[in-house]
Order: sequence, then structure tokens, then C-alpha cells
Amino acid sequence: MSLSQIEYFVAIAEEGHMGRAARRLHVSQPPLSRQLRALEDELGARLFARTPRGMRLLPAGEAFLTEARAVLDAVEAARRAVERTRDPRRE
Amino acid sequence: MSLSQIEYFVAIAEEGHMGRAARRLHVSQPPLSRQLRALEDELGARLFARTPRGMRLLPAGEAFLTEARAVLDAVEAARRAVERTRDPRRE
DNA sequence: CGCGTCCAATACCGATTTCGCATCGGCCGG
DNA sequence: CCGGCCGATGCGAAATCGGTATTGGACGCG
Repeated sequence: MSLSQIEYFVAIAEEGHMGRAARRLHVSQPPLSRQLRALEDELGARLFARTPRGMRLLPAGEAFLTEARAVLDAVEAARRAVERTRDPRRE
Repeated sequence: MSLSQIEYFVAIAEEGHMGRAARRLHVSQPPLSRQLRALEDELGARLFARTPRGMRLLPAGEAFLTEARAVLDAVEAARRAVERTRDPRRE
């Protein structure tokens, strides 16, 4: 599992559509498809249902989405924590 | 920033020593040195002071360590969240 | 004072991973 | 049927990553 896989997953979940998620992430569609599959394989569960119109979250995906956002938020918090030690704390 | 960089950083912080961290992570020392530098470059701050005896956390490193653990915990939580949807909730 | 030792950093190379382009297969709507 | 819109896959190029070997610097001991 990698941070970009998590970012990809969240984008797909929010767009409900791989093409749009790809455009938003500035990557092409195949990497998204592959990384999502790799993520599902590693987790041992399908996260999306592939429909002819796009991607719809499955229960496992719903559960993962919440925690995935928490991971990304934690990463942002980590970045800011370092930032804060640089500037002499102006809050 | 990648999850392995975060794992590497935490291991170095806990061991205070690159060689021991490398052994614990089952990688060799050079990758650790490189990934740590890449992390520091990306964050724009030194996380450790390099001493002749090993690595000592700097203030930025202390701040990052707390949040880094939170990230790894969040990843674990995400894994378990999916796991929970697989087994029909036996709690 | 050297000299051996222990530390992280770097050079170099091979292996693995990842990407993008092109294309395929499936599924609807007309 | 057929055309268009999905995600999935094959493939070759590019980037990433790890390991071995080596360097450079600081301390401890004779």
C-alpha cells in the first residue's frame, strides 16, 4: 500500500469515474486502474463495483474511504508540524 | 513522501542508529540514508542531527515523529476497517 | 600522535516498479 | 446491429529503488 494508491482511491471514489479522477490527478487512466487493482488485491477485497457508467463504492470501499481520508489528513498534519517548527510559531 | 520513508524515519528515530534501523527493517543502510535525506529535502527541514555515535532527533524531527506514528496507525486502521467488512462483524 | 574502528554519505550498477500509448472487451442506447 | 463510453490489459520506455563497494569524518586507544 502506498500513499499514491490511497490518493488515487479517494479521487476515484469522489469522482465515481476513472477518467475524471485521472484528469484531476494529472495521470492517465491505466495507472489508476492498475493501482486500484493492486490495492484491492493487497486488502483482499473489492472496493468498487465496476458499472458501465463508472465506479460505485462497495461496503468495503465505504469503510476504507473514511480511513483513507484520515491517512491523508495525518500526512498533511505531519507536514504542517514540521512547518511549524521552522517558522517561530506565529499562531 | 512515501509510507516507507515514514517507516524508515520512525525506525531510525527509535533506534537512534541507522545500522540498527536497517537491520530491523531488513534493508541495508544506504537506502535508509537516501530516503531520509529525500524526506528531509521534501519537508525542507533537518530531522536528525548526525553525531559520530548515531542519529539524534532535532525539534523538527520530534514534531514529525508524533505525526508519523499517527499516519502509520491510520494505515493500520484502514486495513482493519476493510477486514471488518469481510468477516461478518464478530465483536 | 597516528591507527583502527565505527558512523553516515556517496558512486555505481542491476533489478524492480511505474508510467503512457495503443488497444481490447463489455455494455448500453439509438 | 453499431457507435460510443466505460475500465482492463499488452507493451516498451522512463523513473525509482535497493545492494555492494567505497569514501570521509570523528572518536578511542596505544
